[in-house]
Amino acid sequence: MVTLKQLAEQLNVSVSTVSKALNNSEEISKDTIERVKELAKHLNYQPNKMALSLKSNKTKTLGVIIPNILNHFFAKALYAIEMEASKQGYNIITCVSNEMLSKEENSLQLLSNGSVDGFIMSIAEETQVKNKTDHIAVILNQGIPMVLFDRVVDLDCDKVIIDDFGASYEATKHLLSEGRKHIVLISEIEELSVGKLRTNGYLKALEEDTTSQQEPIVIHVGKDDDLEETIDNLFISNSKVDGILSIDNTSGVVALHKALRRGYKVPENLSIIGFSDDNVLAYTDPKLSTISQHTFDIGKSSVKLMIDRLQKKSTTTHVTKTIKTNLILRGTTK
Amino acid sequence: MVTLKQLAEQLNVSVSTVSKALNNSEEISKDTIERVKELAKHLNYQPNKMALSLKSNKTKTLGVIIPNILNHFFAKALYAIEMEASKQGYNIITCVSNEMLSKEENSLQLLSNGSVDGFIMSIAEETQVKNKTDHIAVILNQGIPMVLFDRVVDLDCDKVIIDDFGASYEATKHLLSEGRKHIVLISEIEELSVGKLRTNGYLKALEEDTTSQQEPIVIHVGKDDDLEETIDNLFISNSKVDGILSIDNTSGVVALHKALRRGYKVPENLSIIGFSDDNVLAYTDPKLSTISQHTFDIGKSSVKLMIDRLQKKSTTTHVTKTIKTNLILRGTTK
DNA sequence: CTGAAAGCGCTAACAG
DNA sequence: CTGTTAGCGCTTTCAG
Repeated sequence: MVTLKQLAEQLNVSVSTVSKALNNSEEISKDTIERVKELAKHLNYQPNKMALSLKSNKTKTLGVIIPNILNHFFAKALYAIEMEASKQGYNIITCVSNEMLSKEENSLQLLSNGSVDGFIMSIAEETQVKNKTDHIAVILNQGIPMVLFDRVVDLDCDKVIIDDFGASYEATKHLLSEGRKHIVLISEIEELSVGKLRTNGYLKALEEDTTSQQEPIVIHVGKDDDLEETIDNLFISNSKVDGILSIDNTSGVVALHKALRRGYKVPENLSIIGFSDDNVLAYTDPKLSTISQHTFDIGKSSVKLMIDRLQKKSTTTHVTKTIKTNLILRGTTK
Repeated sequence: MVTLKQLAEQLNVSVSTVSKALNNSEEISKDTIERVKELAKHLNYQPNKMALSLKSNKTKTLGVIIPNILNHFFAKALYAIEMEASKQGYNIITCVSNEMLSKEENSLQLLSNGSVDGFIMSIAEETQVKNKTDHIAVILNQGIPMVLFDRVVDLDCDKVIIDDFGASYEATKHLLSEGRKHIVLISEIEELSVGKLRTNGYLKALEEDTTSQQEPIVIHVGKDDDLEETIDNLFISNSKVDGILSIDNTSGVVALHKALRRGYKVPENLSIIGFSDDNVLAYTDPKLSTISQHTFDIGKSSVKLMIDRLQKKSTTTHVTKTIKTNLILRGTTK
């Protein structure tokens, strides 16, 4: 890398003159500015990032910590974050916690050494199950800003979430409006706060439904359970099921396949609604109806919140932004 | 952040003593080392990353540039890269080129200011179509190491690839061994070097097959084409098709759905082989047979190659590592 | 055993 | 208008 010093030597001026010239300082003569810039361009000079960061105490870099990059939701959120950050002149350092508290703690710890200006994070399942927040509080106490998205924690910081309760409440209402009498909820994420909220939305909708008077049926698929087997068992033990609300990313697809294989007519005799953004799930036939989370907006908003915070545009009080969801009716609902 | 200076002041010793103590220098007395370390731990001292980088001219950070993070292959590769890098004490800065040359140039340019020690990259489609390599050559000329994976370019640097030709050659051979007489190749990636190689493997296998004497049928799905429509048309215009080799990530799934919908018996009357790692495609029924790329190994090897290079373990000559592929027969082949 | 000083590349008072 | 100096946080000679 070519440095200011090298430019200065070649031009027979001082380093500070070169620096000022490149920054269009009023103090420097037009002529000198010209000469300096020309040589800088010619030698492809670029200010050393580390030196700038050390001096300014700003890295223009955000730390992003996500639980699982193979989950399409997080991949898309990461995509949105990268896009918006780069648009605003920020880089992102990505860490994957793999749903583990220890990795999350570690990443936070390692990046809080001046590597990043702030964190954008969605917390690991283990963290949520154990309800540990100390490692996050430590960061906050150091004055490093943090935006939590999707899976949040009860701490005072900026957050971006969706209305999980409302989303599945509405979806369940829709199934009820189709006249479904045996609506089952399938969840692989009952351990997560978002999972509980979504389940509650379903329960509430059924509870409020005075006409069908159906009992809620919640199928909770644990880490060690086989998803396909569990769903098969559902159809066996509960053949009258005529509505399925899947509140995670993937179980809706599996339920659809299993139902079709068992001869259910979808959506004539059975409606299925999945939860997630669309892409991956677009490859079913018929196309899965879903609750869209607008993942792209979630990521984008997280970055905006962070950068506002960094630029002190927003003042002291922390914000929780709720992104609207959408019930998208495609082929698996009437 | 707490600094060496602060520790030094509190302990009434010099900054250099503190620095040496923390680095277990022989020069410092056991006693002092003890005291220093204790306070350091107590105040949660962490060496400032930027200062270290500036001093050492090493960032312990890798720049990763991928074309599209929503493509499962790249998501998984990124996952593997992050995992291996973090294991080796490196962070990664991720940039998404979105298949655009300009974004790729930009990311390379921006990160080559001392932000990263090296690049791991898979080149954008546009870059490959236009066959532009100048921006990459510039980086290489600056002495910044680069590992290209999957989609590579004809430049002298380390590379990690798979045997694309061989993989689809073998897959086609398998279809032939099943006695398939009308094997079609579907490709969404004919613009890419890997796509061409895979197509050639298919062509070669058919050419060598003296018994069935079939004409190759290559369905090239372009950016503006509708995948589902194209596949539907295939079945209409070519109802005798009894074997499909999909050489991209997704078209195999769509082909399977469309075929089932049209009443083909899979795999009795029609075999389908997809290309990619498994995860996403596991959610079909029957399960799609695929050529597994061992994406995880690709990512991991890329990082290893990079770090070897950075640590000068490997000497001057550049390496091309080829990761083995695997034909995984599941439900869509006999 | 400890400290002073220099320097990584840069910016910004302050002097001239 | 240009240069000198100091300092961001750290490591590393070199003196003491």
